[in-house]
Amino acid sequence: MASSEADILNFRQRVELLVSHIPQGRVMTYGQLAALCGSARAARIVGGIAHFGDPKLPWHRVVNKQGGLASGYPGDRPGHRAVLEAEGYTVSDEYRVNVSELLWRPEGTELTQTLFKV
DNA sequence: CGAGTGACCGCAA
DNA sequence: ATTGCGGCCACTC
Repeated sequence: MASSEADILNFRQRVELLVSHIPQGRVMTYGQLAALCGSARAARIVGGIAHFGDPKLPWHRVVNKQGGLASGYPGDRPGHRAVLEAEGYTVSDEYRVNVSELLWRPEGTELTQTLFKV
């Protein structure tokens, strides 16, 4: 089988896969997700997928590199912050979380194997 | 099939 | 330190 498109997971599939595997208490940045999905500059795409992706996925655990919450989250940032606090996240008054502390890196996990398995 | 858009990121004054 | 702009690539209509 040549490198068929069916063999590789779509960008959206990878993003949703990673997001669905983000452990509680951790967060990931759009840029990192994009980079892990093959396009480091497709951070915006991740946001677009988040809007049209599966609402059951923990998109609230996905924040921008500033650690700030998304601006178009359903229910506005207050609702987003409430969800994060409900899971034990420390959200600043500026609606920002300590990315350096909570940033989750799938490196060394089976999940990365799946992404590279193609 | 084509064009527009965006839950972003990085860089330049 | 802040502000503004462009770029970039996948998704939707």
